[in-house]
Amino acid sequence: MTATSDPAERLALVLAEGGLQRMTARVLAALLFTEQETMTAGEIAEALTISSGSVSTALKSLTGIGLIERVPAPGSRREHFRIREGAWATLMSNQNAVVTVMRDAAEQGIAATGPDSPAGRRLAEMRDFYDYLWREMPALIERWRADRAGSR
Amino acid sequence: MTATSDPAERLALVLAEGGLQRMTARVLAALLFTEQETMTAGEIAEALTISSGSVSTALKSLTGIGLIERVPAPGSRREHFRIREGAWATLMSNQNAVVTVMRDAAEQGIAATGPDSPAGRRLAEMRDFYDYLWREMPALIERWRADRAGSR
DNA sequence: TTGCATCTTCAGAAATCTCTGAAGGTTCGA
DNA sequence: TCGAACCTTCAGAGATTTCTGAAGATGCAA
Repeated sequence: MTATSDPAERLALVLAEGGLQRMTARVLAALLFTEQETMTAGEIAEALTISSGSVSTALKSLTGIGLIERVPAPGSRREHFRIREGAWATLMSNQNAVVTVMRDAAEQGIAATGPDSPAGRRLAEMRDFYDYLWREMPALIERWRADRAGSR
Repeated sequence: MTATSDPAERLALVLAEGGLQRMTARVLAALLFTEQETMTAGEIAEALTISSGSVSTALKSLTGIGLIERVPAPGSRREHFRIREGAWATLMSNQNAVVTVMRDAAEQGIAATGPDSPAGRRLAEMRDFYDYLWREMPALIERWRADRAGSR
């Protein structure tokens, strides 16, 4: 286990634990910690010493999730990328997809076992909890967005 | 990709995506969907057709996280297990550890880059968001616990 | 204390995932 | 239209993770 002292690499490690591919996490961290406004794929590959293929895959993935965006770069043939405004809220919202899946899984389980069996009761507790989150989480994030927009 | 129609297996898949080991997820799902009040390690191994070693590891892990508990079993030599009350809230709370780490990572990044650089500004947005979650999430879960306790 | 049923640990086999590198595509300027 | 710079895709090597099975530990009954 390489003990990384570089803050960017350390963050990448955490993001990787959280489910991102390792290289994808490193690319995101690089974009977060760079002193430039944007980076090109080539710059990222060089900075991290990884193959252009890996960078390409990572950028595709991050763009898909909505964490970064392609920036039109006048006068250059290269694609420029940067982290999007509100990326972290987006990341959180995506993770909330899990909440939906959990709730639905519980619901289907209840449908399959009936509500009055031991399994049904356990599943109902699960369903109620995720249903609660499903109702409350969007509001929580919305409040963040509103607060931030207001105070800027 | 095996298309599982069994609700338990499908849930296990989701839990696995969420970071649990595959066998650990399957064991949790088995305990959730069983019609018995509790299950022994042997029963789980048989139900899932996996080695006793895997079951043992999974149970150890789930117990450690606080999702299941060992139930004293009078008149039996075997250990009995069941899902704990409030397991889902516990799972959620654990995942919030990530929030702390993210906030701290951002904080350290700012300390390293200074707050007035492009990187510093990006990191500040990140820090503010996770700090917000760090303040709000525990309250959200606490409210759930209170509501549930009240309505029962 | 002995024997039995059960659980735990762990080394290594097997499955899985990840990254690279090279070939091919795309876009832009001239 | 051509060439150069850059990006994307993908097969396969290599690294990593995961599961099993067997040996050993544990706890209970008699």
